Amino acid sequence: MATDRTRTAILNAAERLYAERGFSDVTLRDIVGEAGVNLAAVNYHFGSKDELIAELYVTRSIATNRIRLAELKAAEDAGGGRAPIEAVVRALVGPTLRGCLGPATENTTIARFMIRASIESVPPIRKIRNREISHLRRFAQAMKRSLPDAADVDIYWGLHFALAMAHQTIRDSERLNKLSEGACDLGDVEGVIERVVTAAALALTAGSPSSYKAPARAATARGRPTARD
Amino acid sequence: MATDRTRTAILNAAERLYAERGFSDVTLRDIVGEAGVNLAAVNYHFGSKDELIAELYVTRSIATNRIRLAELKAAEDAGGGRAPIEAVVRALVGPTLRGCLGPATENTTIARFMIRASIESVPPIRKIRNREISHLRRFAQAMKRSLPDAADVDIYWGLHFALAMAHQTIRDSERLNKLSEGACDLGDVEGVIERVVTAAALALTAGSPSSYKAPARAATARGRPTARD
DNA sequence: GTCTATAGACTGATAGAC
DNA sequence: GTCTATCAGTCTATAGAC
Repeated sequence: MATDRTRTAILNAAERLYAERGFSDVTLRDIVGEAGVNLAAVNYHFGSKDELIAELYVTRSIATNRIRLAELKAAEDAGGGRAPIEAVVRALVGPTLRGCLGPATENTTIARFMIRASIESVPPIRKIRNREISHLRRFAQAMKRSLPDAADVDIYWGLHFALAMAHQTIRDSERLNKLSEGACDLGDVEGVIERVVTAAALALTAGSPSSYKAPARAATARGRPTARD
Repeated sequence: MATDRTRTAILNAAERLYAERGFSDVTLRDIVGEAGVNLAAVNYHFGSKDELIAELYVTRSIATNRIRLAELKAAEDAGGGRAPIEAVVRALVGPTLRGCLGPATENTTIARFMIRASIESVPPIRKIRNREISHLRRFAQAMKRSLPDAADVDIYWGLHFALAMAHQTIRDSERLNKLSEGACDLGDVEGVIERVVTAAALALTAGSPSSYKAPARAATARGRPTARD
């Protein structure tokens, strides 16, 4: 239908521009200019700029989470309900990294938009983002199944660090590229994923300061970080 | 002087508001309202909004880098020109984390502003940020001295991951807190620093791509074959 | 140096013809 | 559903009185 064509044209243009330049720097006029539709069409179809952003975020968030959980389930089923920690981390960061660092398909736009959304706290997204917590909690539980002896707090920190490395790699790939003068190959997506997975898995298995000998010359005393459960 | 009081009042108010809400969401009217000065004073003292941001960024950037390099030098001097990798990472991420996660002094504002600046690419900061590369390169070189056998590419990735974990911890401490239901104590600044340092040091020493195809488990080998490939 | 007042340009949103 | 035209509000920046 012609009605849907305008709607999806707006969504596509908005997602691409938002991914590139951020929410506050992209006006509705930029979007309708890119989509080749009329300015009033945005408010007719979505009501407001914020509702347009929210619709984009919800759609993409659900899709990404579905892929993550499918990968997680496949890994756990293959291991009889208990996947290697590397596989759990891979299911968490793989879909996002794969979407963002790959060839410039539409996928790169999607993941970049999601990163942008996680940074710029637009009101409509703030509310939705709380739902993301329960999604991440499922990965925390899977990690606990993978590492039954790990303390909860170490699991949470490991999950946090895994996402941190993945997101920063997407967000600031340019700096890494300049710093390494091209030595860090960001085009090798699977290689990047394995680097993040390896680093996060190391942090999860051996990275708790409680199970790590304190640095010889630690100037400040650490508090006791681990309270089992 | 009265002339300096207006100027610094603007700088303080601007830094605090920018740190809290980002550049594009804070107007000059917000700033002068907070500072208790007149709107025209901003343009009189700084010329434009962008130049105000740039002045803030340059000042804080220089100060942070100075602290980082002082810590690095102290660590390398103590080790005869070669510091443990943990000390190098600690000099890199410690000052920023310490400034951001500590008690709500003026320091938290400073570091939060810098994180904000590294995210939102305002034109004046984009140019200055390239200078940051050469600063980071000094840390890459120090890491190479600490780990002479490591490949350059692994050094760059490790440095990148260290900054990623530190920045994300500052930026998204709220999510980590909610996810862990308060188990992850972000008030224990030195504890957080050690977690980041430990995880980054592990990635730097054991996270090389040699473990890409055949993941070499660290001390905590759990005799479980990888379910992947 | 500090103020008032305002210019000039943009924004998101809407009313009403078709 | 799509368009034109326009509103009311916001912004940065500046001119000119004091």
